[in-house]
Formats: sequence, C-alpha cells, structure tokens
Amino acid sequence: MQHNPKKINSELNPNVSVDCVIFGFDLEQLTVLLIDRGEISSAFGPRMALPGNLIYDNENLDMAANRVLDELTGLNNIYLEQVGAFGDPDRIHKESDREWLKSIRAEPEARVITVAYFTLVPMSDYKPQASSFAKNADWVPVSEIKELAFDHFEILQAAKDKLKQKIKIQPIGFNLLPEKFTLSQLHRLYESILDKPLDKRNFRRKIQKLDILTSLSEKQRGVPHKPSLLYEFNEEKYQELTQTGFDNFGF
Amino acid sequence: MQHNPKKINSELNPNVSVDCVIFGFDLEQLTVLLIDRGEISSAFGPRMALPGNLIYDNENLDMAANRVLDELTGLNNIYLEQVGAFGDPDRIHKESDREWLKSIRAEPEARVITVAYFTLVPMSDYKPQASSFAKNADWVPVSEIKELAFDHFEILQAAKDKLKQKIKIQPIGFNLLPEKFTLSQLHRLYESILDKPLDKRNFRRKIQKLDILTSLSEKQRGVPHKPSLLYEFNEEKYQELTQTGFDNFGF
DNA sequence: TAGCTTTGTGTCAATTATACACTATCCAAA
DNA sequence: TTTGGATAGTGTATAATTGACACAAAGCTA
Repeated sequence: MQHNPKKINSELNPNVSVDCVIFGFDLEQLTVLLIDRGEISSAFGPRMALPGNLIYDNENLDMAANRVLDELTGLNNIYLEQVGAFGDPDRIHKESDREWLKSIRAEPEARVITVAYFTLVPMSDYKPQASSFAKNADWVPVSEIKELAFDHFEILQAAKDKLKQKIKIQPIGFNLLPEKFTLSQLHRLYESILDKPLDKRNFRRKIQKLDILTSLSEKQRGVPHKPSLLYEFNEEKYQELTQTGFDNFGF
Repeated sequence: MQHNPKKINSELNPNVSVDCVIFGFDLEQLTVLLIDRGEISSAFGPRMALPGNLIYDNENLDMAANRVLDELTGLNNIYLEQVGAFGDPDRIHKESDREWLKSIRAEPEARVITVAYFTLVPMSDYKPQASSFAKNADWVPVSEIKELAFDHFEILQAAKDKLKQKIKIQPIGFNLLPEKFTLSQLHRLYESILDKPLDKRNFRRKIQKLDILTSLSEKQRGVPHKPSLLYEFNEEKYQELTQTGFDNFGF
C-alpha cells in the first residue's frame, strides 16, 4: 500500500514513457482512472489524460507500468497487460498539450514513444478522494469519455479492444470485482466490456459451467428487491482449468 | 519493388528500434526471414537475428517497420501488424551480442527499446538469393529455430502467438499464399500456424462456408498424383463479410 | 497396366447456441 | 398488514455447429 520513493541512481529516459489505462467497474459500468490536468489545459483542449510517465533506465517496461500504477494508487500485484507501442512523431505536440508538457517535462520538445498498458483494479480497493496522492485523479465511465489529451483516446480505444478480445479467452474480468459478488454484477461486467447485451439465462448457464465460482451461503443485504446470492471466484479451479486448456468463453 | 534511399534531414533515434518477424510459407511449413550475422557472432552465440533497425525521428513506428521490410526485400504493401514493445534494460547487452552491435551502431551501449512487428509475405514474391540486397538473409522454417540473437527468440515466440490468435479471428493467412493455391496448401498453412493437425473434411467444410474462395476451373499441373483444383482469394466477399461482422473461425 | 500418391466427398451423433416467460423474494409505502 | 415495485432465479425446445470417420477418383511413373 506504500508507493515507491523516487528511484535513486537512475536516470529518466527522455524518449520512452508508459501510459496506463486503469480499468475499474463500479458494479454498473466500466470506468477508467483519469488524471485531471486542471485549468491550464482546459483552455486549449481536453483536461483529462491517462496516467503515465517516462521510464527509468534501470526499469523494464512492466516495472515502469507497475510503478506508475503504484505511485498513483498505492496498489501492487495488479493484473497488467501490455497493449502496444504508440509512436507518432507528433503524438505529444498538439498545441493544446504543449503548455502542460512544459510544466512537467525537462525536455518537453523531445520525441516520446509510449508503451501502453491496461490494468484491472477492483474499484473498491481505491477511492481517489480518500487517497493522499493524486487528488486530481478520478474514475470516469468509459462511455462518457469523448476525448483525451495527446493520443490517449486512441490508446484507450486500443485498450478496450484488447480487453474485449482477451475476456473472450480468459476470465480476467474477476480482477475488476470485489471478493464477493453476484451473478448479476458479473453479468453487467461482461455486458459493459463486450458492449452488447447478453441473455441472462444463457450467460448464467455458461459461466456456471466453467466451474470457477464458489457460491457462498450468503445473501445480499439492504437491497429493495429479492437479494442475490453472493459468489466467490475460485482461483484453484481456474488454475486447473487453464492447465487442461480452454479457449473460448464464446460470448 | 525499389527500396527506400537513406532518409535525408532526419536523425536516427538511438533509443528506439523496430524488429520484424517476416513470415513466409513454402507450401509445406511456416518460415521466417532471418539475417545471418556471420562468423563474427558465431563464436559467441546465435548467428541469426530478426531484421530490424533504429527508427528515424520523422517516422512513426509502422513506417519504420515498413522501411525495414522494404530495405530488406524491396516489398511494399505488405500485411503488417504490431506485436508489442520489448524493453528489458539489458536486452541487447549479452556478451555474445556486444561485438556485432559495435560494428553496426554508433552508440552500441545505449539502451534500446524495440517495437516488434510481424508481417506476412507471399514467399514466391521474394527469394533472398535472387535479391541484390542482404545476401545474408534467408528463410528458415519456424520449427527449426532454436535460438536467436538478443531477445529475438522471445519476440518470435510472441509473434507466433499473436499470429495464431489472429488467424482464428480473421483470414489473414491468405497473405502468405500465392494468388492461386489449392485447398490442401491452405490446409497445411492453417495446420502449421495453429501447430496442430486439422481434420481435412472439417477444414474444407468450414473454410468453404466462409464463402471467400473463388474456385478456378484450373488444375494443378505436373504433380505425380491427382491434381488439385486451384482457388483464388476473393477480397470483395471478404470485405463484405467483415462489414457484417464475423468473429470466429474457431479451429 | 499396376501401383503410388493425393484429391475430394457425406453422414451421423454429440455438443453448443439461441430464443424465450414466469414465479419467488425482499423492501417500501400506503 | 397488504400491495406494488424491483430484481433474482430457473428450463426447454429448436437450430446450428462440431467432430469423428473411409473410400473412390485422377493423374503420374515404372
């Protein structure tokens, strides 16, 4: 839960950065953790940007992405996967991004290639307003994001596509849920990632057949309707399953 | 068919390179175009490496990959897709790679992040021995490659995985075949990419159902057995299909 | 012309996908 | 305490897809 101190004995590489698409799920819809660049930028263009930073010379790319995530949220051991590299020569030199860059970079004119990652964090583990770092970070529903700084909107799009594709092959969605969850929440999660409605009964049948859920004998409380049974994700069964190999959730 | 001249008015970026996994198919098995680094390296480690180079400051990453491909083979308009970025701090500093790097790089000690691509070229379009460039390039069957320079073996592995995954979703394999081909050749291609045997009749049924093949009224000639019908890939039908959307070749 | 090699074809059973509607349970408000 | 509102939870029938499997036809060669 503690963020890294600044690296000692290592230099920032002025040409390579990582940017993180940090996905969360508020039990209704898919969200992304964005940085508000504040008034300075708003006059020129989008205020919001993906969290990211230059890499240090002694880090590999995964480490850099983990560091960015840790510095912002204090979270470690988070599901993380590379989306790809983005390297248009002028990707950070739009007029609207210049001012802000000057305020945060030693060499604001340098060409920077960025390596994008997406991560899945249980939203309950991190509330920006409760954190001492980055008071200017906030969860924003994916569906409401229309523009972002730099080429970050394009990166977001690529991350969404990758997540969509990946979830058809592995049940990584569980990384977005709290420990105990209902089938309806899981259902909503899949719908919002795949961005299409899924038949309730067919979804439940299919997900149960995977045999990676443990049903708790505990019910939802305080909801103004029939309470749902709570479930846990069963990591062991999942490991077993990946050994024997499976390929297609096929939603 | 002409390769690019050296870029004018632009500098090499000493920190970022692209490497290309150039796939071919010799009608029997999947192959990759590798560079032979020659005797210098052989004493220390693997002779073979993926073609690649530092990027220029005025190119984006796709352009750089296309340039590398063009410089080596003279081919343009080739199917090309990013695999991802590889950036271990010491990825190019193995003892066995040092000597060779000194001979080709202005700053052999610099840390270099590489962005890997894979490309699909119809092998009939390019025979290294006939080319004036890169006499030290050669097609090597994927199954015979056990080691490569730098982290290139790891990159190859990632490219194979990406190709395998991608071909389940889109019929990109046609980029590896000559204009006219037989169903058996297509069958072999899928088997060697997916790295597992596929039932002949089931394969044919499935591929035909896609309705993207035009059967020519022309037969194979000169083969010592029943000659096969030749087929063409039908781009229009394919475009149509991708519009209406399809997701799963599902082999 | 006999033999070798690869092509090309159909069916059946099992599995999987899809479409679809009503009752049960809890809370809240009257 | 009863009623209404909201979501949970459940099964079946039809269509489509998968997977397993074997033999005759065509051309070449010796």
